[in-house]
Amino acid sequence: MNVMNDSPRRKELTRQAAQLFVQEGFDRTTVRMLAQEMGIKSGSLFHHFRDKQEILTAVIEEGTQNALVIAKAALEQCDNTAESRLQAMARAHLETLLTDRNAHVVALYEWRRLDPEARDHLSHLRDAYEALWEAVIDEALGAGLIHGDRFLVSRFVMGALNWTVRWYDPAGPRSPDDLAHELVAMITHRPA
Amino acid sequence: MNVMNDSPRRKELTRQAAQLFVQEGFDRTTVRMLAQEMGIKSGSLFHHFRDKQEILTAVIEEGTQNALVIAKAALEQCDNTAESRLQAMARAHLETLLTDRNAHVVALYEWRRLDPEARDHLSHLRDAYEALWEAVIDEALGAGLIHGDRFLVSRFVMGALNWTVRWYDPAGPRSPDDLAHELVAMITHRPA
DNA sequence: CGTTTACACTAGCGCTTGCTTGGTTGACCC
DNA sequence: GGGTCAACCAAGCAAGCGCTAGTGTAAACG
Repeated sequence: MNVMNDSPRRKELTRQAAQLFVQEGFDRTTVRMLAQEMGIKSGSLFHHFRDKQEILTAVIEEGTQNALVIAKAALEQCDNTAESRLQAMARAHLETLLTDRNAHVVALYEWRRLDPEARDHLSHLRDAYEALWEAVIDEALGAGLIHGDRFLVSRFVMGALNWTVRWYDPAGPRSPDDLAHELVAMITHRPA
Repeated sequence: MNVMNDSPRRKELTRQAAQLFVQEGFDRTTVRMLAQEMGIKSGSLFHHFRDKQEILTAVIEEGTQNALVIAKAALEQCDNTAESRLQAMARAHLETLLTDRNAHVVALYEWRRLDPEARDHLSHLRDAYEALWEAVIDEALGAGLIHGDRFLVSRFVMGALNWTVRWYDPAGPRSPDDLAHELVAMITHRPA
């Protein structure tokens, strides 16, 4: 009936779906709601996506891929010191949350709604992103910038950062750069 | 039709509901699934709870209230130094996650499914719990144990701790006490 | 020109959902 | 031993769900 390409039309529909998934949650978002948001009828939706699950997969894939690209770019541009790289990763993470918020909230909250195949496929992407973090944290440990268990420290840092979607207000006085500074200062124990 | 008491029967049913909510998510858990898990028929369920929403409220209320009690007890029992109190709170938080895991996972993941009235009621409970944390972090800041912005530090710490439900394996080699030590060491920059 | 392709539509099927209704059971009470 | 009451059940309703089938249409292609 349809194709699974990545046309610009499909990208736009995916973006709109992400918005609804954040507002309502995946399960409560009906195909009729999605269709209305997209300005088409519910039946037409299945020309672009095989089923509702595939929309969720598309949203999360898009968001994770962007995060990976942005993080890699940030690492390439920054100074080659452990502290700069740590800071660059933290800032990139927060900026991603700012510009691509919907997709990331969906990835965090609705991961469990993915069917096993999609989860398997996407977990490779996520692992690649987390591998970047672990490398940077390894450098920071090696440079004596931070101390402790490699596994635990990276989990704690990821937790602190991911939790920001719950409370961070982009319209507030704090910039992603501020937050990144403060976080790095906290774990390296140097003045912000 | 029924009452909204807190009978032991209702407590037990609430505990079983929490289990299912964790496995399937709130929206995907049907009243028929809940009833089967409880060993009754779906209609009988509405003798104990007004509607499905009220079950969710009961689960989250129970879990948050327990966390509050445990945290208060931990603070009363520990030494009166800033570091001990910080450690005690972290350990209490993780132990709660261990013993009462289901209810807390539900509180973290399904908070948005609450209707506005229930959310309003429960947010007071949660605020009371977070106030404990902020007080302890204030002490640590005052004692020079940690540095930085009061608001940001407490959010970062809460994030790191709450994120543990995603990866922490109670059957693994690390105890809640280990994790609490490691976290406090990370932010106070002292050897674990 | 006729054919194909992309995208949208209308209509509705088969099923599940949360919840209601009206009635039964058995333990306890004066 | 009649009355009370919490606890449960069988049956089913109205609404909503994901998804399909078949069709229309306008642009692109050979």
